[in-house]
Amino acid sequence: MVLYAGFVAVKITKKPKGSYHHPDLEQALVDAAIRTIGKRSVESLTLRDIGTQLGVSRTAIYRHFEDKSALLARVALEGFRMFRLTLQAALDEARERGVEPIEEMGVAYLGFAMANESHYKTMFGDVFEAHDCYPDLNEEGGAAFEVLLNTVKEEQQAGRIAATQDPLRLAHVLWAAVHGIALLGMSGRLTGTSGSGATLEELSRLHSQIVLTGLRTQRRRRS
Amino acid sequence: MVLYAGFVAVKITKKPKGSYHHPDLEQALVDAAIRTIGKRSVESLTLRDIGTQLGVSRTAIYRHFEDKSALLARVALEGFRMFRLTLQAALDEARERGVEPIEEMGVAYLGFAMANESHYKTMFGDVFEAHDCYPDLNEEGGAAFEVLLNTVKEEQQAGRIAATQDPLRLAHVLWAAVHGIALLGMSGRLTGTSGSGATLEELSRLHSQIVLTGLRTQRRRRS
DNA sequence: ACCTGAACACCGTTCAAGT
DNA sequence: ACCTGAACACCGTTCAAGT
Repeated sequence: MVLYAGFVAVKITKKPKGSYHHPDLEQALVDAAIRTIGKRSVESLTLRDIGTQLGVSRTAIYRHFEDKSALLARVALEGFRMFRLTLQAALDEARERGVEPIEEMGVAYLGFAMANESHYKTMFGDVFEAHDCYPDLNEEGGAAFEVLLNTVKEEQQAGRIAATQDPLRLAHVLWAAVHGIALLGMSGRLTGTSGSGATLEELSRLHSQIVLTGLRTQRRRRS
Repeated sequence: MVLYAGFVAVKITKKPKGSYHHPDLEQALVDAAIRTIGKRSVESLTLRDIGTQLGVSRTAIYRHFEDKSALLARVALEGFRMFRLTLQAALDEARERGVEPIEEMGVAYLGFAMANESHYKTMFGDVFEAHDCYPDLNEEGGAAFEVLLNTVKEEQQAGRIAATQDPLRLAHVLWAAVHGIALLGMSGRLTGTSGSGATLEELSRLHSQIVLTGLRTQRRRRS
């Protein structure tokens, strides 16, 4: 609805919004930020740089975003959207091929993180921690997480893993493990000279298999 | 040896090194940095600030450290040293009390991380990723990790967990999981409104128990 | 409405100059 | 030897002024 109202507003305006340099400067700013973050890092991204990249003043951004944090929040938002689609695709394919969905989602998670290192760090960085006022960002992040959470619940209901554990806690723990592998992997602490020779994907599969084995063992433990 | 030579040099100097404002400005700079990081964050730490904190010019630091990164590397180094002692103490106590050492080390790991959030982030931040030229930092980090690695090996040799797995891979996976819980926990993604009601310590214990159960199940799996 | 250029208050770092 | 103060090249952000 908001989108439609915006479209009407553009239609009745003589000149399309932002057409002076770009048909949609707002999106161009986000794309340029993502591109720059991908090439370098979040820290090295400057508003001046993306301004000149787009042939625009370095203060033009403030017409579309409140400040730099707001732009980075949008970058993170688009990251979480791609992230959710990636996880969903991995889940669908695992279901189709009849392989372990949780293990495959872990591998897909890791693949996304390693293919978009800086973008991933932006998504999980301290961008929105300072201001906790990006509700749509939390929503998109939650939507991505729910793909995993729902899968855990489905596996429990199908009896393939123990239903004695709280699915939310289980999903949190699985998430944390692959998140940790991704971040330690990015810093080179799991591979190279100090490594075991295993790739990050192999480590992720190893972890999934150990955990799933543990969950299939019905032995009850002290809470 | 280097330390002793430094002491001799001080002794034969009429005026102790750096005594103009501080008996040991170098250590005072590190302490002030750690204190400031603890109160605020790594990003908000400025050389000007710690300079004025110590009643010293903002360029005085360059007499003791090559640049800001070198100071942060020292901060991280001291963090890893404390970290190793914390893990070792947890291990010793677990051995003494006869409880699960890997689970207790995970809890101790998490306790250190959450009690020193910013310092922990400095240790695992991008400080030394840019310059890979802090060999002593990697050494201290490796020493802390080895406490965990050795414990995994000991548990395998004692037959309490499956010896079929590479201990290094196992230790990496255990490390990654608790690292992930710590970082996601710091960003509030595992607790609060979106949380399960479990504390981070409970999540860590849950993970350890699932993994250890999986490792005690001797079933062989495809590599 | 949208964008600009100058200005402001920061930052890390360098360097000639002091004691 | 150790420290300082001015200067340099950055940065995000503000704001009066342009079209």
